[in-house]
Amino acid sequence: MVHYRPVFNTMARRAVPGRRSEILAAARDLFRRQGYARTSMAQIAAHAGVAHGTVYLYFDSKTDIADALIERYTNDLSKILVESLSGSLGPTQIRTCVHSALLYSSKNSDVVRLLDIRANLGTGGERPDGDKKMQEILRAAIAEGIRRGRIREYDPLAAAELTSGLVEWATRIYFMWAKDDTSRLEETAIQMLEHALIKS
Amino acid sequence: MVHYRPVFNTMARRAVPGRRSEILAAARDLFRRQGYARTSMAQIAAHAGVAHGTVYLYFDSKTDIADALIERYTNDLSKILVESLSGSLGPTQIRTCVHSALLYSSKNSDVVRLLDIRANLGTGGERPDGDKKMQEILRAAIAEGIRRGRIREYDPLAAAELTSGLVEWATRIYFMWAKDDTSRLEETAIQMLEHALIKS
Amino acid sequence: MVHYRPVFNTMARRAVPGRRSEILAAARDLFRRQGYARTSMAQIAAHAGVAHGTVYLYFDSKTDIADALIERYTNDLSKILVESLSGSLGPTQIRTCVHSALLYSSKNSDVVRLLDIRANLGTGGERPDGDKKMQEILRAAIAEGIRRGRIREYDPLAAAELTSGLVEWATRIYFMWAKDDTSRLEETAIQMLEHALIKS
Amino acid sequence: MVHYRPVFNTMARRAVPGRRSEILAAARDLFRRQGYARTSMAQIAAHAGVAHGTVYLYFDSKTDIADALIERYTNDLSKILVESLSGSLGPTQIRTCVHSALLYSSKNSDVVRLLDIRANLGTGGERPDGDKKMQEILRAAIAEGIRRGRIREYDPLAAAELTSGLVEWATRIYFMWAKDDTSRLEETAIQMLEHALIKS
DNA sequence: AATGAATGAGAATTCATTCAT
DNA sequence: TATGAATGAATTCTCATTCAT
Repeated sequence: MVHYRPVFNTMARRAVPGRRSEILAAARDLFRRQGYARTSMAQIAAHAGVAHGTVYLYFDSKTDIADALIERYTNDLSKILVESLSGSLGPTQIRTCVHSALLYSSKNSDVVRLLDIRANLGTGGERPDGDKKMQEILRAAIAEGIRRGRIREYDPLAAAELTSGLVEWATRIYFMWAKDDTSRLEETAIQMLEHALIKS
Repeated sequence: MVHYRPVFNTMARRAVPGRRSEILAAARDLFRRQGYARTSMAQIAAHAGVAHGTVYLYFDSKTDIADALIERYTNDLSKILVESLSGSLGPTQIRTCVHSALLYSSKNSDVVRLLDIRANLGTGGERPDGDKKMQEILRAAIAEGIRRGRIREYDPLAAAELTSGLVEWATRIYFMWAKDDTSRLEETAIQMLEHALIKS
Repeated sequence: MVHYRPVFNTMARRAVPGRRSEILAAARDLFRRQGYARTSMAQIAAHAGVAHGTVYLYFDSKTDIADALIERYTNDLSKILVESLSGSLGPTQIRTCVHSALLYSSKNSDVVRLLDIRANLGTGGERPDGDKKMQEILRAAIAEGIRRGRIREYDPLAAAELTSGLVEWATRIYFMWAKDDTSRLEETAIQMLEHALIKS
Repeated sequence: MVHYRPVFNTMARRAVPGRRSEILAAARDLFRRQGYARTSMAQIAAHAGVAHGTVYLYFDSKTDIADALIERYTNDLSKILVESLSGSLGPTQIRTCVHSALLYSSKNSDVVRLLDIRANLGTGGERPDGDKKMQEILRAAIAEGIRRGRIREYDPLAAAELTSGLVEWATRIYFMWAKDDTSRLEETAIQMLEHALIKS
């Protein structure tokens, strides 16, 4: 005896729109909890409620998933920076900028980790597009500030790199080592950056 | 009549004194060129010119090798910091400190990478001893500077974390992304730290 | 218009139903010919005509395979005992019982070996479920026989253990040492048990 | 600076008479506690207080150590049987014999295990010499008993095998499964054997 | 689009044994 | 005799990826 099932039943499941996002979310959750290396594609599939093979319909490989997460992270972060840096770069902007970035980064510290893993996995490690964009926004803001005489006269690119580095580093300290309260670190970061950047 | 015989006559196949270091060097070289994950114990053994099993006479596991490299790196760096921070923390010390650290870090960027990988591998990821030592030295120097009224009044621990973070980040930028010359980044880092830390 | 499609169309590479049994049979054959310790998972896979990894889809480990074989053996044997021991325990039952058990055991002497190996491998060595079941059946039959005054008054559990031991031992003698014909040993075992158990 | 040590110091340790026995004892202790497979030559050497290589001066291989233990065990057991079976085979002799054998076996249950391991390791598994000797003694005693009309008319060899099997099995039950008191099992074994063997 | 059984290269690690000293 | 560093074959098990259905 053979069981039949109407085609439209199967069709009804076609093109689950959020399928890709579901897999991404599942992967991210597992990466955060177990680390990238200790998370298997099988686990990701199970966590997303799909079969092994299905994951490969949406992503080419495991590193591809990591890349997608990184890309989204750096894109979001660059958007936040754009919003925070509207107008010129002054104390208020630094404060808003650091706070927003730290807030977002802290919520995405797991993705930050992936950056390093990615660098160790790939052949050379291309800098993610979103990251480049972010650096460019920051560099432009610093360059503009220097021109207006409000920011100290650094090399804009180097200053942009170091500024974003300081913030990313702060994120790490929270989640990899310290269980301390975050406000003290945030406040210190803000003031250090203010003194480092703003012309007094 | 009493005969004497050298002690080493009764000993077996004398241990090659540098054997451990050789394996460590081989591992490090491969980690740098291929990344930690893509380096197998078999490769390490071959590169060191010994058999697979020999590696396990000197190290318990692959992570044990990474740990040994990390430990040596953080210990060396903390020694450099101690030397650079002799006396009080002023512009000269910051300059020397950043320069030395950046110089050493840049020569050991491969080990810096391992730090992150290590953190992602283990269950919880204990902060390496050498790293803790380094933070403590920096924290003490900053606290002392604050007492003497030469350093801005930050939370000493947070400032120490962020300061070392800035330097480590600078190292990363060089070797993971940028191919730029180092002097510009170094100079920017030094000046940013000066302005951030020194009371004007 | 509604189209129907067979359910198995939506299914993937249908599981070969006998795959698990094939692997089990392959493992058993190799265990018998080479011994458990000298049989590798790679050999089992090759002998079953599957890839290494496939074995692990059906069994968690090598000991798991041994356990599966043991479980099946002890279960079958306990079923045989149940059939042979129907009614009360008299000379006929002993004869049938020993004959059946010896026949089955002699056909499965390779699995009998595994029992001992298993006990030496594990941490403590849990007695297999089927074995416990078997002992219980025998114990109950002996206890019942004692109540009816047909069996000598032994401790039922001890007598059950020793009775089954005698039979298992007989199996071993055949296949591990002797190349003799089986009937003489079987007859001796039957008569010894009769005299040992039945009240005269 | 080179340290010298008098030769006679080294010489004094020469030819430690019990060295072979020490290694054997160490091996046996570890086999009992961890099982044969889980005991390494390195452990045996360490437990005996000698170097790895030294073990190989006294034994050709790991299985050679197992063989030596088995040989000694079966030899001792056959000696015990000889003593117990002096004169004819009657109820007293059976009782003494079972008791002695069970006592000795229970003290050497670890070695009993080795027998099975040995069978699974070797190519075919030659029956140990001591075992053959033991069977021969038992067989002769039974044959003599039959001639004198005191023992039931079994095939002497088969009866010998099964008798010794019953005793060995009893040993196993103690140490592998049951933690019960031993006297009940011993008494049951003695009475079962009496009824099985002695002509009433 | 979806499935999930199958794959098989590759990994880390163990350990009996050898042999230069 | 004794040592113990070195060996390297062998083993178990993992998991990203494929593909027939």
